[in-house]
Amino acid sequence: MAKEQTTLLHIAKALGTSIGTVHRALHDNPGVSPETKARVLEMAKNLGYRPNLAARFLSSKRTLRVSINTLKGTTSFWDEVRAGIREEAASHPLENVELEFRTYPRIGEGEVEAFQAALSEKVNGILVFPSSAQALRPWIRRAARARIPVVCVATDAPESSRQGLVSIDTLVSGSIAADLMGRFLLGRKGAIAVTVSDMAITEHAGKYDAFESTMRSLYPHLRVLKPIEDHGTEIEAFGRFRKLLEECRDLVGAYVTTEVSIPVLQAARHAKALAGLTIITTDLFPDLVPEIRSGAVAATIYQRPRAQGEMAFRVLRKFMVEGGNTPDELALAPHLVMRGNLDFFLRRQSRESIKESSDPLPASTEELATDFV
Amino acid sequence: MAKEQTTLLHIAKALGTSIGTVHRALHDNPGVSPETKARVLEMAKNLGYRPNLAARFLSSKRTLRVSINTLKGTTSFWDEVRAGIREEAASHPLENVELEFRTYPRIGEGEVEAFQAALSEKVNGILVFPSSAQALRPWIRRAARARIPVVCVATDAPESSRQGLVSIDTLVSGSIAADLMGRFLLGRKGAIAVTVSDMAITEHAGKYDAFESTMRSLYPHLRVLKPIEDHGTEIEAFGRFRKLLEECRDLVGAYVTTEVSIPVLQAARHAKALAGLTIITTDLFPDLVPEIRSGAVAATIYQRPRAQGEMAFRVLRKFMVEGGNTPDELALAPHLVMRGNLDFFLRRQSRESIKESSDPLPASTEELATDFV
DNA sequence: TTGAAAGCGATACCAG
DNA sequence: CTGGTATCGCTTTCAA
Repeated sequence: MAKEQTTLLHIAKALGTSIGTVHRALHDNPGVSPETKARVLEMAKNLGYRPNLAARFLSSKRTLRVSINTLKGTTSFWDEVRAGIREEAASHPLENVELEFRTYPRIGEGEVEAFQAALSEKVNGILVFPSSAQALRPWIRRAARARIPVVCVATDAPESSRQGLVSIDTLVSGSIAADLMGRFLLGRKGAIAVTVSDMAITEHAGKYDAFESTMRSLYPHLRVLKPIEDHGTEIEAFGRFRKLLEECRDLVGAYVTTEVSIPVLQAARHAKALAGLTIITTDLFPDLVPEIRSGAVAATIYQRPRAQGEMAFRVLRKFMVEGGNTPDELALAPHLVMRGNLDFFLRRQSRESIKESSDPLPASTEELATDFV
Repeated sequence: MAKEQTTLLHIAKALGTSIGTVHRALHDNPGVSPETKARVLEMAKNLGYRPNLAARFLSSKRTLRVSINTLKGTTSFWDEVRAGIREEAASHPLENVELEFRTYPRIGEGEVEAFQAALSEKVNGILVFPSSAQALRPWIRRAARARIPVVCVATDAPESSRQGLVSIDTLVSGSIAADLMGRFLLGRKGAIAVTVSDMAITEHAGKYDAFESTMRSLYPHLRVLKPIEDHGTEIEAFGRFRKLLEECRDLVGAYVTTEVSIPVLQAARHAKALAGLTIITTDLFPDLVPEIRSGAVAATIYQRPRAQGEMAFRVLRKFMVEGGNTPDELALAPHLVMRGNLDFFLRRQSRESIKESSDPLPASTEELATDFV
């Protein structure tokens, strides 16, 4: 019943060689003739060899070092992501994991340096928020060549040969925002504004497209305006939205796809247009809480940073431990936060930060933090 | 830097005894004098002994047998839960896990027998949907006395000394339903119906209360009617809702807290009242899909059966592997499914069932299935 | 380039 | 009741 596990010894005996050779062959360590190596690999496949991880961890002195390259947490988003990573890393008491946090202050600033640093430190894996995928691409490729798995969090780095991606499904975000907007505005006509950071960013373009197309097919009496690009700055967000409010007299709603929603609210308030607007935002941070509670923001799409961190580390661990080379992409569904369930999410966030501070790190998890720029 | 792990040998040497004795003492196996046992436990605590799980799994022949006692999957809900359990069980390639599925056809029918069977088979852990907690309580207590961890899924068994609980936060479900309902019905007045299975079930009462109180505080112009109890039968659901439609002329919405939503829709359709109603349902199953797509159902609250299964197994594993005795309760946030994001969830469900069927079970996971009644 | 052997830390079985 | 020891499958080092 219980299928016998194939071990190194089995392979060795079947081949009339030694367990040491088999081991070297399977790990393409130096010192194996190409032919024996081929024979070993062949036989291993035939016998369906699966390494016994318990034995591996037990005998191996090796510790897995992973670099976590993210934005410095101005908002709580990246703090939550990192918390999720820590938690997941600590949850497997088996392997020795060493976490190295490298942060950069702004989009496109210092991230290449941080990535280079991780590479030159020869870490075993990298979790990265590729804020400007373009610049990072050659370096991710280099990591791939060095067989260092790279997993992107929150945003993809397309065509970069990164091994994994964990993000919120942009299609879902955009579509649910549209469907909610349509329902909330039942019976009304008018224009809807959408703000993004930059349409060059895949995620934002994806959300806009999903929003626009869902709106068009389900609620054709509402028209979606061209996207407002704020390039991640509050000034631009404020200015452009204010201008829009002046120009467009029949604006009835706004969907903010990024976390830069406060300036939009301010502009609307300033123009005394807030009451007539249905606003759907993204993410959840302290300044947004009173806006949700007061009803100024009808709903916010919570991108579950903690879950993203957890899943990203899981995916990376799989690559580091089991090897494998087929890329793994994971799209999470966002949560919807409204007045009704706001407290649940706030409670959860605070509970988890309490847990974290009172829980000493397990002995096997070492940490290191570096800021870039 | 790297803290030296304390091993059995350390403890043994410090006490001038042998590793065998230490081992027996720590596992309160027979054959240790009370005093040496006390000394060992003391020393283990002082040295901060943490068992090395890799070594344990490697040397131990033991396989963890867990019984999964759930409703037979008439709907897809329990199939998804079981799939999540399987997946999570297989994801740790380290330990040998044996899954025993015991199912019962209806609420309160055969579940005690199934639980007894699990107990008499001396499984190492039990995952259970306590459909009638009352009847199960003494048996769960008995399991606790035998040190067999029991984790409840989807519904709690209060006061039963169960070790863990994984469920959807009922407060969130009820509140978000209320907030959505209020927004969807913006500006309208009238009555809202809520159907539950039975107010004696904690979960359902919780959802009703959360719905009612959120509605009262945020949208006081809408009045929530007394709950309709369908006792899980379609006939009752249909009959009672139909009656309500006749009696209550200003009904504008309905919130179905259980998966028995189709009869409600039928009744409304039959009375030609569907168009005037905003309906929010629970769960996601094939018959509901066209209703969501057509807009008859404005939104459904998806209780993430797969995630519940995964988390439940995780919690149970923790108890089985690490011991521990402080109960662990986990409340998940539900997902909101509307026309806009429906396809995402359907795709995900089907993708996962495909993955499952094409992926042969790993050698270490044996299965067994028994129906009760 | 290969073989042999010493651990890793716990479990499980001996013999005393 | 207690001490000793073979064993699990792999990594790693040392000899050949």
